[in-house]
Amino acid sequence: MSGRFDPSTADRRWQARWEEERSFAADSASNKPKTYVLEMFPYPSGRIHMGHVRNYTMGDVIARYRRMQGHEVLHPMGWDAFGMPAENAAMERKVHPGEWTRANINTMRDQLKRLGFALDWDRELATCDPSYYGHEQALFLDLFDAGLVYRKESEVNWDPVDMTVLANEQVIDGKGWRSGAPVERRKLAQWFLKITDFADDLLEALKKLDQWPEKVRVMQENWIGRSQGLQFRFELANSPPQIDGIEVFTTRPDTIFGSSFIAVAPDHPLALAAAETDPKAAAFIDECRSGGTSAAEIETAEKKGYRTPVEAVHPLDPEWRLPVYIANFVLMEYGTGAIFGVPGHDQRDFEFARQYHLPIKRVVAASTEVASEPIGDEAESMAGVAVNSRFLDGMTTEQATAEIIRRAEEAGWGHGTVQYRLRDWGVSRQRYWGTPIPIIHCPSCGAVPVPRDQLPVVLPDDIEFDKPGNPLDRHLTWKHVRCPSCGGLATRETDTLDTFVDSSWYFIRFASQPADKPFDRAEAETWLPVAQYIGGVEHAILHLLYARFWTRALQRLGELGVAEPFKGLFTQGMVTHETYRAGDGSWLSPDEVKRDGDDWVHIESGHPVTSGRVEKMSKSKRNTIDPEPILASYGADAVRWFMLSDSPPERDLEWSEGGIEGASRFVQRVWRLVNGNLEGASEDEALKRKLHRTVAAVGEAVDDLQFNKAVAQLYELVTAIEKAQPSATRAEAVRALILLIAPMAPHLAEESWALLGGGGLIANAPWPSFDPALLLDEQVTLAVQVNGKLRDTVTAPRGLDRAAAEALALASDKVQRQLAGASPRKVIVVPDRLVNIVA
RNA sequence: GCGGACGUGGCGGAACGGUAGACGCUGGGGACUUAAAAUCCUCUUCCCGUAAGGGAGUGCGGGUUCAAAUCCCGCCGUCCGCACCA
Repeated sequence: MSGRFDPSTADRRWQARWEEERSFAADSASNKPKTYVLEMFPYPSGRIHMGHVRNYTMGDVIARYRRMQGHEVLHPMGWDAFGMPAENAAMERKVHPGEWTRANINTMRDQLKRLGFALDWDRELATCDPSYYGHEQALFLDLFDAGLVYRKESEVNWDPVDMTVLANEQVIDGKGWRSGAPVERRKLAQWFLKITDFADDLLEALKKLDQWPEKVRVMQENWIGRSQGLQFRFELANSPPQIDGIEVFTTRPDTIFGSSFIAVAPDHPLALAAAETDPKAAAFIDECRSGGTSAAEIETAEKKGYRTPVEAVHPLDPEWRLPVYIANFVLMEYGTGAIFGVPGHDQRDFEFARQYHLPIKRVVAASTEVASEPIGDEAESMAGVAVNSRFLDGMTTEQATAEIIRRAEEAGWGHGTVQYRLRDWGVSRQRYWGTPIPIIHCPSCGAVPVPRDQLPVVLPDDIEFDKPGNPLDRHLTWKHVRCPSCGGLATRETDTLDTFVDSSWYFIRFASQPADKPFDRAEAETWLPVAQYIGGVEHAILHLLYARFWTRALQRLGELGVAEPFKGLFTQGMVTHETYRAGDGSWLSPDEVKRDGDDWVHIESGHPVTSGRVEKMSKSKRNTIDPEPILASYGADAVRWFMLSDSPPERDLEWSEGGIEGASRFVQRVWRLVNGNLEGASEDEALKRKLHRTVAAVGEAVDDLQFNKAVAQLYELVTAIEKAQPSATRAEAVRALILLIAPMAPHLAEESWALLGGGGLIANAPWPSFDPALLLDEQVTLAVQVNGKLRDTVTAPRGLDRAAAEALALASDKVQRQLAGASPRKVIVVPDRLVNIVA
């Protein structure tokens, strides 16, 4: 066999072989060290895109590399198959969401197989399958029984276009994350999961996730948003009868004597009570609610308040009365929905106090000497020592904080506490295409769990999408059932679970999938935690936090002995492409334009085209490249190689024609080596060292997920082999090269391996080893510097002593010219590296 | 506003405090060919110089060091996340 490597036949041939031999089926009972490599499973939107290709190629390299290192590797794939696009398709094209989804899965599975990923297809799962979501319902009921699920009438974010409730996380700038429509507030009874029960655990454990990107840890930390402080109570004077006090939370109890007003949120019970008798208060509250919540609006929004007739009594001085305002900048959702204002030391309070001419008092200073210094143009929020604060004077911020909390607890008007930004997770969705919540509502028994032997609660297939809203709500025979508890007439919960629930445990089901329960604990624990999880940074908060919560909840229930699901996390960069616009501003796709010198023109019309910035591939900007035709013309290995080349994996990768061409060229170069002269009995010492260095470097790079560096190393090795004369070493180097590229370009590697008579599949071959003694050359190049500037390089035997190195350096003509007869004042020798002569 | 990441040739990017620009892409020159494709060789940070050689250079300004892209201080800029969180 010779000529060009032909991926169009080779790819399929090896893919069929792997499938036949079930090469990548993971054996849970294996004695080998176990490694679980997982990429975030895709939503079956229709076709694979370049982002998937990059993501799954990285995971595949790790999976294949670990296999070659003798690990039993679990590398599964499945489908995050519930969600709104399926319903949208159902409405637009009159197909059943399930039918649409399954067709997409078939297409995408086929595409993934053609990329040659080493996946265990035996464990494939789709979350829309009752054999998956039925177990999810069982787990939901486990959480329910453990008191981690509750139902609450609550104000929700209602998306008027998608006709569904959104989690806070799904509201971006006051708009629905998917529809982009402005979100409305509605009151609905919703199911919640008690993620806040785990807030501290989730926060604390972040510190130990040392194989996670710092960025993601910080994002989760901020999302959980832990604040420690004092919650305390103001008694009121002149208050509405139904309100008998205001609870406030502060992280700065030490500033309690700097307080000059109290402010409550427009939704606060006191504000609502005031509005009942005071039309002006009611009008003010309405005005606050109409205000936008976009970033720009918040930034420019003035601090506004409405002064109620109510007065608050300072807890440390019964004579001291503070005015009570309703204020637009106080949030009902955080803390107690009320604050005490300390204008001197909080910027928002400062702005508010200026607006309404309230006292701005200094109660914290750098030292007691500057206690009378007035506050300038800005609040001073930093710590210092307490001043003008009676018994606190002279204490540090820390001491004063502790002292106030102590007094409050002693006197009973407050207590030290912790507040979180994190809210409980609302999981109810008014959607058809999701996991039915296994609850039956009975007028006499209330919310009753569906008995376990009646699971799964299967979605009915005969539904209609001709009206907006949830079809389950209109499906009478599905909805109306008997109460499992009393046998009376009852109705099913027609809400389905947030799809983030589906993805909160799929990695456990991958590890173990018995038919009669969600997972087998012992089997799951042989694989978990996931050694390396790879996906987009867009899931840094929601998915990863929910999955962490779910795992911890199962641990608390005693169902799984794993606290953290993902030991290593890697967030890969996006695949980007230049954008193109026609004269009328419309976006053009890359295959509608061509280069004309330095400019771009529209192929069809010849009109000039402006090329815009390089951006994430997206349908709206039309700058996508479909992997399929690329795969057809270049083969899987070239595509995979390109995905790993050039850009560091955490950064964006710009798609380029040149890049894929280069990758394809590399595949052919390797093929030519394999088909070239591999005769020879002699040894090639230099090539041997190069080979061992490369084996070491590639392994190290892959261990660190620095695929671009591994690729560069392999290019160097290929060049070195090409230039070497035929020898036994050269033949050995070609054989090792094939092993080294096997995780990245597996089809080429198998084809080459077979040609070289490697025996068996290269997928099962051991990773090459290296001799550490061969990593260093006998001869080294010493840099010779004069005053830190490079002037010459000299070749020297490795391990040359200082005196000899110095002598060698000083013998250099160039050095002598620089010294111009002067004698060096000092000579620095770094063995085997450099000599620096200080003149 | 808070937090994070980053800033190196025409481009993507390499570089335990120790030869800046590995490797790839692009471009120039050449070989092979009737020709092209493919392939191979060679050059490609900038400036001066035919060359030998010299000078400058990792966003900007300082500092530490024999030696700084790398460490420290102060700026500037870009990207990302969160955001009236008490």
